[in-house]
Amino acid sequence: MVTQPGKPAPDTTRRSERSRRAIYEAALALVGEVGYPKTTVEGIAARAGVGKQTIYRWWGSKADVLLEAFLDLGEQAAEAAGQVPYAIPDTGDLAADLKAVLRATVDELLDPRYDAPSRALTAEGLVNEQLGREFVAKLLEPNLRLYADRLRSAQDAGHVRADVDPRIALELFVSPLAQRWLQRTGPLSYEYTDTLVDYALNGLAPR
Amino acid sequence: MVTQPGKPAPDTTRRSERSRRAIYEAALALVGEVGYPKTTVEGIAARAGVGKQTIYRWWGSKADVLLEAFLDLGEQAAEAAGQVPYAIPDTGDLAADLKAVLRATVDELLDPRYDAPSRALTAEGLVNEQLGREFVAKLLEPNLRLYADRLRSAQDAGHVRADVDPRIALELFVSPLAQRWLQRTGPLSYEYTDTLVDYALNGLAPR
Amino acid sequence: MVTQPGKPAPDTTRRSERSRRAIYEAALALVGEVGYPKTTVEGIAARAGVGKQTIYRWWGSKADVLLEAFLDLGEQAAEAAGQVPYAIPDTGDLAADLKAVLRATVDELLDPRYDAPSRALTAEGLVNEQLGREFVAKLLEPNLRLYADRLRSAQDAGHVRADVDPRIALELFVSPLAQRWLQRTGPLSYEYTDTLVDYALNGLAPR
Amino acid sequence: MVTQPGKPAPDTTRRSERSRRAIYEAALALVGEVGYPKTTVEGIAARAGVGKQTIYRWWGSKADVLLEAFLDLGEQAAEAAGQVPYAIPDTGDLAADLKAVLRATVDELLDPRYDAPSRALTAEGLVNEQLGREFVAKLLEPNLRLYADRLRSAQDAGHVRADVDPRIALELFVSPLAQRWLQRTGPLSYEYTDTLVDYALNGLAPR
DNA sequence: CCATAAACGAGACGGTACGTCTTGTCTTTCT
DNA sequence: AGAAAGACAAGACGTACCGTCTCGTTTATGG
Repeated sequence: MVTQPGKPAPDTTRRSERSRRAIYEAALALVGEVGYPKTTVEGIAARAGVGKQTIYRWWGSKADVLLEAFLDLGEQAAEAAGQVPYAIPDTGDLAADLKAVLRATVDELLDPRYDAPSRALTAEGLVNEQLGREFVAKLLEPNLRLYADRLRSAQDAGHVRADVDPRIALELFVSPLAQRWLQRTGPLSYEYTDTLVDYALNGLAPR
Repeated sequence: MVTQPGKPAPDTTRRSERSRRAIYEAALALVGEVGYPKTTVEGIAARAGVGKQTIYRWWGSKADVLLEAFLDLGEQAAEAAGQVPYAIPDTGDLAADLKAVLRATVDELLDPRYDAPSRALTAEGLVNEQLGREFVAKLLEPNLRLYADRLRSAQDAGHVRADVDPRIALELFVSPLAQRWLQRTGPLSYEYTDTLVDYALNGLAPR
Repeated sequence: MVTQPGKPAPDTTRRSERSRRAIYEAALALVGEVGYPKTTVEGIAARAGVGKQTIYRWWGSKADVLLEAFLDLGEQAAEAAGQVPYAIPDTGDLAADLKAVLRATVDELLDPRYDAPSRALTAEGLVNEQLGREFVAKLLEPNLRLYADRLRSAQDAGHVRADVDPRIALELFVSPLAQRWLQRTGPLSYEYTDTLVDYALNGLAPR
Repeated sequence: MVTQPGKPAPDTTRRSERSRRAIYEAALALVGEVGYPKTTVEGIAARAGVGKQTIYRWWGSKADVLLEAFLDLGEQAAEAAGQVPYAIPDTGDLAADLKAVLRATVDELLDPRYDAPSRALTAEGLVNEQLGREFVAKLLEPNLRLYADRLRSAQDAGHVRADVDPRIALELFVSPLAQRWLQRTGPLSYEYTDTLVDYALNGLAPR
């Protein structure tokens, strides 16, 4: 985050926590109710009982607001579950561990509470490079790292070929799921993600 | 496309071909020059030397215009290359064939002429279900079918396990490339796509 | 009125008469009801059932709108009274004629229908030179000319000294009335205006 | 001035003299530089190096501030000239005395240091009755009283008809000058004010 | 001589209005 | 009847100020 030259940089210590929370809730609620394109800064301000300037003072656009709101939602959910330092379980059975995590991901993607905002943020990020990079860095990347870590651990145990790049390998099951979800190219199911893991680990060619 | 009840349905036979072409070109040019969000119906009309009503008469939104413009662009490119009934080459070497096609895809994705509009349409489609389905059906689906066909042919030749579902299998290399491109999660290169094909065909687990 | 360079100059022939009338009425009503400072462009638009842009397309500010609305009001009143080419009556008795006109003026100044907008326009004109000059040229000046004409006619009849400048002379009774009205420095009454005429014609010094 | 019930009434003895002076200067400077409408409370506070609340604590509006600032300016000028208990000179020649005073008034009205703020206050007073009355009572009225006094003295000396009301008589030359200045209906000059005095004293009718 | 309470600077806040921009509809005129 | 042109009602944009409300920080007695 870089300080802009023209703006006098508001005083963070005097910021209204109450307003911030209200804005987060309003933004998430509106995106869920009327969709991202019909969600307006004006609407968020009105619903949060806040002046528009309070939004523009702290964020640059409705996309920025939604990104922070969604990050906050994730943090709160994680805190509630007491799993802040998170990692993919390592039972020694790579396939089982991955299937379990992907099944949980399917559940999340089907939850409208997460679907609407993250779909909106992904869409915005495709077209707005700055926001896209922030979205990837703050939301996507930390998640992908978990998969890479698990794969490296599997390599150490000899369950994955040593010459495989974990950062590419993880895409074999993560990206298909993401694309199906985002572009609705097929149904999301446990069976589907299980299959992805099997194909990815064992390959398509006959053994 | 379904005829709306309230609208008197304009007479297609009297439609101005010249206007349609000008609108396509203006839409693609603007998306490339100023980006999708700053591309407006008004801007397209002005640039095409066309009345706004002419756009609203034939399309429902700027996304619709862009979708048709982009489809038209693809058709024109295909016609120019004389490859209208297209299929993935089948040399008998599945890995080589897939790598070649994916390399060509990388070239296309890096071409700003294609990048800007298809990125914009994808983004719009994530959030606008109706357009998303149309985008998938008219642009994505036909392409994916080519991969499925090639995989089925490989199955017949015994190069791919018979129990593999080609519709899922193709996602192992297509989706990662799509996600890297759309979300900028990593660089696009021939080396990368070659690796994807190798991983997908041979699997991650040691043989 | 000079055409601005940056603005594309809207097409007057396609202008909506209905909107113009509605805007005039809304502007005059609001100034009368809530006062000039609380009259807003947005309020005028809402009351007139008109988009804000329709106001900004044809006028530069709320003062411009009110000036035209008030001019229109005057024209309509004049037309209704069938006195379009107006002049101060000339019965041969200068004092009587002036007193009659000033009494009518008093009535008008006490009519809230005229008081609110003309007071507002005068105030705006004091501080905004461009509007002030327009206000004077279109509203004040034509009226003052009538007094000058009547005084010149009186000079011809020998009822006013020949060396008197009518343009200055008329100020002796017009300006005091205007100032009393605008600045509330004293009550407006027929007696007062009669006195003004007497003093002005006969002078303060003993004869 | 009546104490408002809801407000805790700040302690005048602890008031910052330095801030008050800075506010006066900032207000007058801004009105002169950018005009009254573009002068804002925020701008005054910023220029004076003062918190906004310090202004709202002691004044009710920017008009109030400007009124006091202008009164203070007048007092300071008067003190500097050592003429605090002021009166119009009485040389025995009424016409000469009035002409001298009006010539001095012309000089003042043409001084931008006075023109901008008093024009602004007059304008505000036209539309804001409360401020208008204060403006008249504190600035205009004391001045008019001086003319009335001089006229009464002239009546005693037999230079003005005994049946003339001085409060009305003075308007014959004061109001025209005020109106020419405020509404720019004609040029201000010594010749003009001399003429006004002559006309007012001797009348327009032939003797 | 310090305690304390008010005024102070700073500026965030909930609001309102600004003047601009774009949307999608409607109307006029030309072809 | 379609098309170019563009006015229109609607409403969101991002900015500027309003007047109120905290925040520490002077500052100025008065106990």
